[in-house]
Amino acid sequence: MKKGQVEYWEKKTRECGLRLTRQRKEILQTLVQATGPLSAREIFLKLKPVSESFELSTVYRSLHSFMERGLVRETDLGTGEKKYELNSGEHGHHLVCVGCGEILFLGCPLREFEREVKEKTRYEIIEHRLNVLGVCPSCKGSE
Amino acid sequence: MKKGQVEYWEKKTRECGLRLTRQRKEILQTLVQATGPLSAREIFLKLKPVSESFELSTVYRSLHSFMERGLVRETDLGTGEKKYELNSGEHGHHLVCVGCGEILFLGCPLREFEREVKEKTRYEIIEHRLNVLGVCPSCKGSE
DNA sequence: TTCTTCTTGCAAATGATTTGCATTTATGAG
DNA sequence: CTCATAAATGCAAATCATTTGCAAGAAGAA
Repeated sequence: MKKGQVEYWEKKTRECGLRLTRQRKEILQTLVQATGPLSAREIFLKLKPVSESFELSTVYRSLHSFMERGLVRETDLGTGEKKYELNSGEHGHHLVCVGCGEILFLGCPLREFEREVKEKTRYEIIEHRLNVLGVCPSCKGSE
Repeated sequence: MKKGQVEYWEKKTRECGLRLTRQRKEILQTLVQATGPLSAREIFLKLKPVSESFELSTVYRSLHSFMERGLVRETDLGTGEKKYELNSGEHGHHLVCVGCGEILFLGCPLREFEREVKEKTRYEIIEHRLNVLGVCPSCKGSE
């Protein structure tokens, strides 16, 4: 079973000791289909039409449960809302178009830098957060 | 006149066409003395005792005016509140201790990376934001 | 000093996220 | 399969950072 399939994440959810509710299935489905990180509200808006009484707070709560277990990652791209994505395990960063909001995944260029920082500052490095802002070719064209 | 002196920033403020009010003087003073970026609330709490009727909204408004003119920089260190610092002109990043909140200034290791990203994605790169989280030696000791 | 315009104080609004609580539901034991 | 029970949800209200409207106050040019 692969990471591109909902079943994979549903199984993970169970394995983590989380209950697999209808709402959580739909949230996972939405995240699997997404082409980039989504905000809680974005997920909510996709699911609201599906099931009448669907609450934004449920989305937040589910996402937090997922994050606690490491199934989901949160990133703050400075767009006002935090964004969430399935945790592929692959560490990397995001390139965000300030025009249309398109998000590309970037690798990480900071291994060596982290080592240097650790050495110089004597800090124990926990993590780093990097986002790059730019204008995508199509937004550049239509200015 | 140097960047470590309030007078430098007061002059800048006037040159930008901003009025130099008592409140703005005190905000600049606070930022000059600070050893790292401060949140609006932190600035407010330092100034409240000085002048009775001092408003948090004034701090926010002043900071935004300063930012528009490039005198102040905003960074989101993921601590819940945005942090503000005088814009020294020197580009770099922050290393934040998750224990005590100490903030160290780091240089920037991303010139080359930006060039690569630009080339690969054809995005016009506007800026990047990098924060590193860690535990400082003293917090490490007292765990 | 006077006038105009920018700023402030104050209060209320906003927007994202969180929380309390009663109700519902997933899941494991029997 | 049925039941008990802890976990999750719906709903409403609270919270927290930040923003805004508006009348009153103060900077700075003339």
